[in-house]
Amino acid sequence: MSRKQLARGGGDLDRLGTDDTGCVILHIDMDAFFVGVELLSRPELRGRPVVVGGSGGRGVVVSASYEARAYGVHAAMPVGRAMTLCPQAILIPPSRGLYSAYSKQVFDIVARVTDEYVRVGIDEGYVDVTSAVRRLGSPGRIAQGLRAAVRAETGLVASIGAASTKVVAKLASARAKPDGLLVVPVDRVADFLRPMPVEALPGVGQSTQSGFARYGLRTIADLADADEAWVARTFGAHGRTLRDFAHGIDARPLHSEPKDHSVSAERTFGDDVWDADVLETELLRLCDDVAARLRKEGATARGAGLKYRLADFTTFSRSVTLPVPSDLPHDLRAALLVPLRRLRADHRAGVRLLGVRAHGLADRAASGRQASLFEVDDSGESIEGDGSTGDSAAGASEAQRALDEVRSRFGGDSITSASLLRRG
DNA sequence: TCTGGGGTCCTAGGACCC
DNA sequence: TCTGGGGTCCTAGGACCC
Repeated sequence: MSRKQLARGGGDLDRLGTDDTGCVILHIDMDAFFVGVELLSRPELRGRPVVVGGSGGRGVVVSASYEARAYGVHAAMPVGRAMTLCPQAILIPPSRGLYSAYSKQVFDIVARVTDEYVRVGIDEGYVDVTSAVRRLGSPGRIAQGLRAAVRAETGLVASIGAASTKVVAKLASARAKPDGLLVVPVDRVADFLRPMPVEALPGVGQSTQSGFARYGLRTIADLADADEAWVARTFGAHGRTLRDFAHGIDARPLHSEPKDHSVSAERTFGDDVWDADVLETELLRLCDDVAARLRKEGATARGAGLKYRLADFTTFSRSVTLPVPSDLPHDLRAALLVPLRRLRADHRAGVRLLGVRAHGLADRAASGRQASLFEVDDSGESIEGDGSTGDSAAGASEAQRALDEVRSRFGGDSITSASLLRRG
């Protein structure tokens, strides 16, 4: 393959990327993924500024075509602002479900190369090609093959970065975009990284960037050259990791097990909500959503969390440990109703967003099916069958045992979940 | 036309236990 | 009686990522 193909990006970067020995980590990243998928069914929009985003008054840009980006439009920008910057942009509402189907297709192609890969979100991932090199050729060649297969089989465009670590591969794919491949050989890492602004590093957002700027750290070179102990003292563990990144050092394994997996759902209201009934109805809807996904995962949650955002964007979070691990909406709702009412009483303001999270997830089979206290309490509320548990005697006796335990701990035999939570 | 939705990780303080 | 130290759990919030 030619030098040019290996090292798109222009300028002196063309001198990078011929020796791909050791560049076994590929970062594959789809170009304007959501837009790319939409254009498959609307080819007439190709070459025009296209924005995928929420069309409601409070929508944001999810993905923007490169033509739209030329006007300053980028992801996470309010749609209103995007349309001001680029009035001729075509706005497409996101097609739920469609993108994951294409994502699966892309990663099925990756899986033909090796099973040593990890997805990061819907449109990117890392691949360790160590074991594939003998069979398929050098990392650069493999990357080229992947890009060609993705284009031929899905009609979508992927850019790829290849390097010896994840962080450098990721920065390489970013530099290769659009529609490019960039290999950064080990002995060119410093040349590649040092001129970039610090905020190019993954993990440097607005806050870290201004923290660095206070000390004159503006480029990756500045951070790389800063005293290691001073960086650790001043910016903590995160700072230390970022300084390593600045040297191209990345200790993260390809796969990393999440510490505490969680499931959440949230909703931003079209108009700020003042009505308690509306909030409590929405709370139940969100709990239904989260609980349904818990059951689908076969998990129960030990804790539940509430997210509460006011009109001025002030955001509160509250979390509670459930009396008994559960996957049922009414358990989540009962637990979260208490902090919801308290927050509403404490802050007399319109509510912009309400969110529900389940955390402390455990495998239901391992933890035992913990049925809802509501199924046996006297509060007059009934719970709809969720149809997913299918057990009977075992679950019922489990529930009874849990309830007995709770009653023995808190006293009383007509205890309800709500009062239990107030006491607990 | 101000700021989505689904996540992960880290820090820090207090409770509680030994 | 004025007071240690370590470990762990829980909670709130911040920062960041796609």
